[in-house]
Amino acid sequence: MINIKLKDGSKLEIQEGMTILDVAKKISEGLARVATCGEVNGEVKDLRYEIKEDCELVIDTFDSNLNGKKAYWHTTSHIMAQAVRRLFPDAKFAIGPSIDEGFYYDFDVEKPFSDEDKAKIEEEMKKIIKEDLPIERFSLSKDEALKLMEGQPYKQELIEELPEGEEISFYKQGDFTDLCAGPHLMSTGKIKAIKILTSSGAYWRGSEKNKMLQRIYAISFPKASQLQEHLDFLEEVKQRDHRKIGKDLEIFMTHKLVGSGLPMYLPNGATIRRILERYIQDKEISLGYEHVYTPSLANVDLYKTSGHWDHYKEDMFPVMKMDNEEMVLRPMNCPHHMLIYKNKMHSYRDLPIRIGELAHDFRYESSGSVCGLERVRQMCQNDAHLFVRPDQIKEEVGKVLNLIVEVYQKDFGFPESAFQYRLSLRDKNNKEKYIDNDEMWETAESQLREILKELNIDFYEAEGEAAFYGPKIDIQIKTALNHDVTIPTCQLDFALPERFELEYIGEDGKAHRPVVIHRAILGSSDRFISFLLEETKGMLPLWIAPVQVKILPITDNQHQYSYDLKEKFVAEGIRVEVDDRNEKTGYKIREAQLQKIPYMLIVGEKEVETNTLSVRSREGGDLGTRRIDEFLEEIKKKIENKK
RNA sequence: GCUUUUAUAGCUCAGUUGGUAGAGUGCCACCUUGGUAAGGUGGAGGUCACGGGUUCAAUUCCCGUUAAAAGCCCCA
Repeated sequence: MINIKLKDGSKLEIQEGMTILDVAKKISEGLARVATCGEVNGEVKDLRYEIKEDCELVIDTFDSNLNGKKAYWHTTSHIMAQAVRRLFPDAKFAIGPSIDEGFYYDFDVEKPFSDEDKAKIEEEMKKIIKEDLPIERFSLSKDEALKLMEGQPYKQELIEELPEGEEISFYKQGDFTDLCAGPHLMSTGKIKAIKILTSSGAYWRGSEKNKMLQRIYAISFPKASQLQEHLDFLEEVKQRDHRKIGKDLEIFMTHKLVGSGLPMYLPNGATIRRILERYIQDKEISLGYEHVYTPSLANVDLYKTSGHWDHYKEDMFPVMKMDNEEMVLRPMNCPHHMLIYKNKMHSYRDLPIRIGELAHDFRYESSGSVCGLERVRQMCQNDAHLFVRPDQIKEEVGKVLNLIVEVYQKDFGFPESAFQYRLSLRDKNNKEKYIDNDEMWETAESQLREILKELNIDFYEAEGEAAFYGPKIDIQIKTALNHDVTIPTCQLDFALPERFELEYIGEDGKAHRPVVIHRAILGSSDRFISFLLEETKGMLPLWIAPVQVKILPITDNQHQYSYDLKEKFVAEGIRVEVDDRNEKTGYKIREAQLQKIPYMLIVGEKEVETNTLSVRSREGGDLGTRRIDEFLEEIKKKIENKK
């Protein structure tokens, strides 16, 4: 049963079995306001859920803020805080919100939590659950609240920042009271299966200038089986980590002698990269792009001219001083492409001009954020700069978005759920991070928004995610490690054309300033491959698989037949290997299967006699006997169709 | 960069309360010539990441460096 007390004091009782959506329909006004305003400003005064053990926990059909999971996890976070209070009486409490999967709580304690500490906390939490303490809500004035939180500097800091005159809510369970906006369950006994997952340091209020607190991540469920399912899921996700797949399938390696964030592509990985890079360049050529090569090393003045130096020099590799020159490894390619544009005079008729390059860039990513192929210190960007007239912005951005859809959805067939479109805006409260030109920002941001809407693309907006020179449309994915990263991006830039004084001659015979669109479709080859590995779990699509076909002779009587076959396939451009080792067929199949090779061709006496093949696929097992030509045509067609 | 943790054979990992190490797998050889996910026997692989310190003695304890993992910060 769900109890909802409205501001006027009346109570609304909801029948068991109703979803939160039903509830929302019933009193949609009130609930909707709670969803956006929290409990204080909305009409709904106090929203608390009671979740029956056998009740469906997921109620995210309506709004994540009204999610039953969140109330459940948030309640568990208070239980964790209470357990920490009991075991570590000197601990100072920061915040303990629910997150997408579970919750965390930040504590200021003498020493980081050890594994034993965490086990003890978990035990204590179970005790608190058993005590089934009722959870009470009450409100105080600011002064009273500050007094109650005596000795809790973080809580007091939070209270100080609340608007004057507002009543401040607390939740109390037994001997523990916490500043909290709710909502919560009715009592601690409603929580069933709990698990502390990890702990680590986290800065107070997310700023490295502040003290580092100790954060404990945990999760809870109404049923032990749900907890087990979740733990199994986490384990499964680990198996999908591109670093593991990359090692297992011999795609890339790293070596400490080379350095952190500097992966080396093994032959399999190099094949994947070559195919991807040729693919995207061919695609670009068909769309009117022109490719260039520019150096990875440049005079530091180039970046002073572009403005990158002021904004990002800490993230660049340090300057190399030569006789009279100061050189840097480039962190991006925009300045080079600006100069290429400037190399000659352009007519308005020439635009758009699309300059592309598979370019190596170097960024001094902090050691803690380097990660496999996902975050590296040298990467290969699938970069391009489109020089357009202001009246061409919409069409060109539209074309870029269409290209993204064609690549990701049509050719690769990634599910739409794999990525999200993000309109990345500047942070209006932190303007010094961005080029100073309010009008430009307003125009550019609304133009991008319009294009997204016109193309009917679902997107969300994120302030503070823009580039310093302009807003972007980023395509965000969630990695196996739950990192939120950008792969394709499309950025509007009114600033660099100004900086480099780019011009074209308009119909009126006068000089005009073009607009630049920065875009990357694969993002970087490196990050794209990490995504591809995780998304496919290593089952690379046939057209990309480093080895597409493996021929497995049963005995050495079939070796010559196998070599002849190989030649035939190679002549057709198929990547093929013969496993002529002295091993049994089952063994060879197992190995090819673990390498996730799309097709295994088993050839024994029977096949040699009839001039055929016995085909096995990594997904479907034995596909039966085929004629050679027939099979060749079949896979050639599949490669052509991609996906 | 910060907090914590970790580093033993090509890979996955045991182990040593301080006396220089082991399994599985892979690799090599031999036997086995086999039909859709692991045939048998034997062998070769390790200054226990690197540099210091403590100690009669360090792979083990301490400090530092490098690299990796989780989270935080950052991400043009």
